[in-house]
Amino acid sequence: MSTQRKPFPFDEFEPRWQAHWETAKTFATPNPGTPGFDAAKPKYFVLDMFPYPSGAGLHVGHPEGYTATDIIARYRRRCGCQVLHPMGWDAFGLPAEEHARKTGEHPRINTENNINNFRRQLKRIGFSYDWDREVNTTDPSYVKWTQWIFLRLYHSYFDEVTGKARPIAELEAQGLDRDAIDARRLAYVAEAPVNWCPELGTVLANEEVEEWRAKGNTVERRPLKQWMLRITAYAQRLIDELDGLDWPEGIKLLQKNWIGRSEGAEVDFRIGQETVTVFTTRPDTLFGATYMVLSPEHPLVETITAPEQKEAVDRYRKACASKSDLERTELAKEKTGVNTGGVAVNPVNGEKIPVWIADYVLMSYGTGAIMAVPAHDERDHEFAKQYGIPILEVVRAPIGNTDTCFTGNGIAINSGFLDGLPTPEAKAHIIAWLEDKGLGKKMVNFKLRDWLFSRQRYWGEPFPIVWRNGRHEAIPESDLPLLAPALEDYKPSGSPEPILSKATEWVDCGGGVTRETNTMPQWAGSCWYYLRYCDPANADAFVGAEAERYWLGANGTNGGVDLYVGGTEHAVLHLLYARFWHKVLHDLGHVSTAEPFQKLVNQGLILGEDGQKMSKSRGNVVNPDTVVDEHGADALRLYEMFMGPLEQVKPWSMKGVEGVFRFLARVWRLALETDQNGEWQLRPALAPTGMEPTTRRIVHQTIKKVTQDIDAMSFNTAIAQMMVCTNELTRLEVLPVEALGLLLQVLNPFAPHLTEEINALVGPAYPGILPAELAHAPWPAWDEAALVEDEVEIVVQVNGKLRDRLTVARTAENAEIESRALALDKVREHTEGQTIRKIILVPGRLINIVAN
RNA sequence: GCCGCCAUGGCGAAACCGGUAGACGCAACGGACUUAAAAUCCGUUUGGGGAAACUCAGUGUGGGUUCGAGUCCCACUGGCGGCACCA
Repeated sequence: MSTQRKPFPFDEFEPRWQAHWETAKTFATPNPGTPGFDAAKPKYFVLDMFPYPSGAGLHVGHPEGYTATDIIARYRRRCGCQVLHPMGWDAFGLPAEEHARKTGEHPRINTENNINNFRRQLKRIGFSYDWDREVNTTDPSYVKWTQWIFLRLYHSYFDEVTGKARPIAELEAQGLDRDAIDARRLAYVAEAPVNWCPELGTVLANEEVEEWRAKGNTVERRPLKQWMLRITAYAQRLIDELDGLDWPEGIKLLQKNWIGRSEGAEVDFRIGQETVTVFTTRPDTLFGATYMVLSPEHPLVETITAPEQKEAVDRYRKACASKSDLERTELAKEKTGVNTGGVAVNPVNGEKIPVWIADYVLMSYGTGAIMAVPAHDERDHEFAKQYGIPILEVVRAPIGNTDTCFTGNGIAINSGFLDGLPTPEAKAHIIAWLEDKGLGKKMVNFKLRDWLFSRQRYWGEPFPIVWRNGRHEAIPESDLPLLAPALEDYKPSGSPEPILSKATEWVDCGGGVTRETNTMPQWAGSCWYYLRYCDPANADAFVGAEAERYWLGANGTNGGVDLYVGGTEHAVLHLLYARFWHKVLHDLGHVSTAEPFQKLVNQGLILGEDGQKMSKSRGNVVNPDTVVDEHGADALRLYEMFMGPLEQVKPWSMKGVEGVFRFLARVWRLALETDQNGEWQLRPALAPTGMEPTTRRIVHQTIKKVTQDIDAMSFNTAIAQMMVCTNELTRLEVLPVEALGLLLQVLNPFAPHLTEEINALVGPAYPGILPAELAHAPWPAWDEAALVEDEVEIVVQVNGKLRDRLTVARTAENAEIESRALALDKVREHTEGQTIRKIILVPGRLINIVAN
């Protein structure tokens, strides 16, 4: 016997309903061609970003998005949709490997423990996932298809003419040699300066560097042979094909900025016998180029350097090479560089200009060389002032400009045949001129770099690749999945050499053939998991064609997942990578649409009670288990949604949980009360009678508001309306079972356990009124006629200020309202001695009398 | 520095397409029930003035459009997020 009686016995009925849903397979979703599938029903695929199962378990931030999608899933099912609502595990990753390294235990063991804990926690919250479709990126049957997709990339190239991926076999048929083919694969090997992190014993992708550096690790540049994915080939499509997607504009913009398209021209400069090509977005300023800068790594630096400058140049290049990226940017407060002594000829006017090297020019962007126009580029301006290089103005700024270095659009001056042209025309004109003379051409560049795809870790997918005579080749698909062998220990080797190279027997395939020892990054598994959910047990394909077409096919939209909910932290990388893979698979005919996610919604971060970001070190992490223990799963779900708009950042409040918990208790007490013995009994106030018009109105208003708010994902206001409705019903002396039933029906997606329990308790006592089980009950429709009120309150304003109110019949004529308003004491008072100029009447809302 | 988002009571927040600012919840205060407390129920709660009816002010700041602005426009300020020598 508990010391304090619970306001309602959630601890008893919540696990019972969860067990029922599991054994009855209430939320299992049939695929086309399997029993129970109904081709007549529309489909709805609602997806959560699957979690990395960390050792810490869930925190209350996880169930925010999950609750939102669960409400949608339960609602859509009841609206007659076939709903795909799955969950799985992004289970490769560093923490499990760190654990393995400390304990010597295979990372799979720790990973599985963590998954079991996550699954237990999620099931306690009553999410309606189809657990038969659970996927795990570390499962051999999943790894198999991740590797299979990698091989599709490996065996493909990007055809510039059609803008699509095509099989490598086509190049072979054209008679291209091996080197030419390898140079075009979507998955290729490159010697690249990589971000080597000694503490982790791995190389990081550019975009991961900051995260790990922030955690106190060091990152240095080292040249290494790496697998790369040619995502840059898709840069334009990754921008263009955002267009039809129902994503937040901010996220689209983030992606576009990340891809960083810029239009300009390439221009050839002669330096002695050599030609150096530069990229510029301002070819119209070509006459203002007073020097040229090459990146220190530029291959022509050696050739063009004058003998007397050689020593200084070499010293500078060496200094740059030893600097990390961080140093190069952080120490960039002051620009540095060295004159090579080389002289370039400006193709437009034959002027001789000095050639410098400076580390503010990056080898990895454009051509690694620029023409410097110090009058109209802030970086060049700063550099020129530093080294006393002439600054020549070639664009006249509009009147009123105060910038010392004007970078906007203006009128060309000091520019020969361009003089007098506005910037856009000058650009077009000079490009045409350059193209005509064969000295340059129009050019588009992207900031996006190819994706560094290999890691030197153990706990990731091994590449399905072997090396023979210094060349890579794919292993047969029949050998997939290729799994890493268990190791004696999981400590990194301390060199960029991958950990898997310690598995000498596994690496050696005999006959001089060795295995690739790099593994894939964690992104690999998360790039396609939404596809696997459609057909998780398929042993013959990563997804069956029919299942893919049904769940992801286009029907009036771009197709793909109907609703994808997750955090903004994945706004760029995960979403960009997944889109890239999806497009490749689409080009090759393996999926039916070009885009994977039709609608995207970002949930806002949940902060700790102190308004700070939740973290172990701050000690402000809230575990959903605690909330479920004390207030139940329904209260947790409801609070997650009641806090505020889904997209918004908002702090947790245990008091707030108590508030919604009290609301749920009120709903419970609509139907039940305790008798002398403290047992729950049906309330005598319940009656199988019809609803009075006022009751009917509030109930139908609630159905309407909740329905529309779920569609708009405005869950907080839906809950507020249900609270209003509950407060109204509480006041009734006789509570019609029908009214209670309708409230339970709309509350059901939010609080599924409580509503099912009350429904099951009340239903049998009043046969024929309530549905047998809410999960299977059709979503109720509201009766618009029940909403109309006979009388409406009209606000009366004088000169826009509220002066009085007027209750009029809904059908009242405008003239009648006007005369009644003008007759009001308050109105007379405020219009006394004035002339009425105008009367504005908004039907059913207000009347504004303008007088002076 | 550039780009994006946000700003409403003591707190989380509502407010359709420009039309009663503050719904709903938290906290606080008052009352009922109780020996008492908890729980529950009822009520008050933007600020100033007033005994009250009422009245003035009020959605980060300053301007504008409009009969009417939290909402639209311009210029600021503050906070959050992203990018950061990308030529």
